[in-house]
Amino acid sequence: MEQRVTRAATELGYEPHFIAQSLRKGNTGTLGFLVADMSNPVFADIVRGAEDFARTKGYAVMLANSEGNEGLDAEHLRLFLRRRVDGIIVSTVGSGSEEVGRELANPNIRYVVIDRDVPPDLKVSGIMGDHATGMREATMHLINRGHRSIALISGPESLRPVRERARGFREAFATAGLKPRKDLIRLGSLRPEYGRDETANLLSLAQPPTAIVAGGNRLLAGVLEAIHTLGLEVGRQLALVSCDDVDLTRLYRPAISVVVRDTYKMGQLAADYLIDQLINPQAPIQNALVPTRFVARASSDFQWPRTSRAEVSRA
Amino acid sequence: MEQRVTRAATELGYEPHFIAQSLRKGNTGTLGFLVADMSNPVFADIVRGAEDFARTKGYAVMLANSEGNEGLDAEHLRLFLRRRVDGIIVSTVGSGSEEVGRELANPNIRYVVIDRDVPPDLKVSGIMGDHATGMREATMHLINRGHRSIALISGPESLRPVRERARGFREAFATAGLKPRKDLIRLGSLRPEYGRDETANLLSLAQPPTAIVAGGNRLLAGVLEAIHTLGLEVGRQLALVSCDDVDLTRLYRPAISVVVRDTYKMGQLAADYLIDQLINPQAPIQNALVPTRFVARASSDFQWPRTSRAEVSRA
DNA sequence: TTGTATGCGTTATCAA
DNA sequence: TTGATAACGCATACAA
Repeated sequence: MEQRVTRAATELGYEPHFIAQSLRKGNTGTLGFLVADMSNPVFADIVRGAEDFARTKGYAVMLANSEGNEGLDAEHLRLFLRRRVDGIIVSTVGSGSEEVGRELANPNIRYVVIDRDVPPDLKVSGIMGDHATGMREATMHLINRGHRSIALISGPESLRPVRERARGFREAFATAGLKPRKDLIRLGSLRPEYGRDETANLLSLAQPPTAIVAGGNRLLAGVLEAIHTLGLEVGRQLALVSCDDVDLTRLYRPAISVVVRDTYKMGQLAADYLIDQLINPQAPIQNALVPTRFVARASSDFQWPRTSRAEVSRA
Repeated sequence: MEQRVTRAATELGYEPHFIAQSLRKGNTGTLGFLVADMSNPVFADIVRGAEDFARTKGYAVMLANSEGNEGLDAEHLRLFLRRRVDGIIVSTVGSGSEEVGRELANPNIRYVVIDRDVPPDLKVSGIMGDHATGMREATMHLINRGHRSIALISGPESLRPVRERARGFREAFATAGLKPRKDLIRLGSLRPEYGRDETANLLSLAQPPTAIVAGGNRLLAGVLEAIHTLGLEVGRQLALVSCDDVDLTRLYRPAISVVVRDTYKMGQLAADYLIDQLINPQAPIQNALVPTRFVARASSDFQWPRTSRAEVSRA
């Protein structure tokens, strides 16, 4: 007798009303993704991974892009709450304002945080990049190639990825029994303009660096801009390393060495952990440390100082 | 007396239940964005524009990424319908399958289509790029610089942007009283691999092109890859023009000439038109033609054939 | 102005 | 197994 109902339903093309279901069941099958900066291909990739995974589990993803404007983060979180998303993936612009921090303590909703510090008492899962390892490899590589004056340009140390990168950088020097030149470490901002200005500044020092590490993929654009303006050639007068592999790093000539990580997978993991929590609320929170790896390319893979002029010919 | 209620509401921190409102009002305040390929920075920008605008109007944006897989388009549309989004911004992978075409005729929901053909009888707004104009300028520029053997690599002509680009390309030749070499026009796919293979093929012709136009920003990666493999130098042995300005085109050396358009604005317009229709259902549909413009850079901005060797020095 | 009842489409509960 | 009923939270229509 229930068969008759089911058959009639399919024949009439009945589809349950998703909103009515949501109201009754108390969940919306929707995740919010608070993204710091969509125009950054790295974030676009993370979003892609999260959306792909969420969709396979029947969840949809709503987006709110803070466009690098830290003040918008908290506002967007509230917006998601109003819309009753089941959980939120958080990739804040800054290190997380007080307001955002308070919200993460909200027990009514589950959060997964990407590459940001979370007070350990909060029941919040995290997807963290192991930036230190890749950066240590990169710095080792530069030291092994003969560099001693290596510059590091990155964002404020309050940001976890920056702090980890700086740690890897310093550890590599320590391992080699060397000390990095403190005047070459510039930790101020991840914006391209900062990369440009600090590069110009560094290269006009009396003792300029022989290698530059851009600790952030957006910074690279500024670093390259400054190098071009000064008429220098990467891979010849200067070694260069960046973070995260994008078209630019692969196709620039000389190709640019990078510390890579699987960003798509980070997005997948974020959605995975979040949905786990939603399906089973008393499941323990999870923390992933996503590996990074250094990929040497022509922008840095040569001995310093350049020995013969012949070797330089193809620049 | 209503003041007492309002005051109590604010004091108790009352917030209306969005889902209950949706059920009652019959709309969700949500737009679906069917995006062909999120890893393409151009689409990421369009999404960003749409989301930004939608948010200012109180709408949220749900994402479904087809990842270049045409079959997923229709499936994702159905998914949006199930979730009762109020309207959908459609940027399909291919020229639009039959299934998608049928769905666009669905009068229960409003659509805005980005850069795809729409049967004129459908009540569907469109945001179209004026690719022909920019491509005409680009081709003129190459002809004026002395090129006669100009290759065009792009996707299938069933795609509106491709067809428009090919039209602009041919019109430039016609205007100059010339004929393009048909064997240099390769309209097959927008994927990087196609760009790579066709570039390799073109450059091994007995009469290779002296300039290549990449009609699609993803193609450029493949084109550059092939050029590098062959050991050629852009801006020296070969002129190069691409479509859509990205980090790579700006920062590659020599900088790469491009046909640009305001992608962020296209996203904004899409959301704008869509929300217009939602607010006022009998408003007429709108069509935007977003201008494109050619930006000459060092990859193509030189006289052909190269006259003196001196001029070449800075490559 | 103020109050009260009904329905949006589900789903869960309880009774038959 | 089957059927009837209430409730999710809001908004609207109508009565007082």
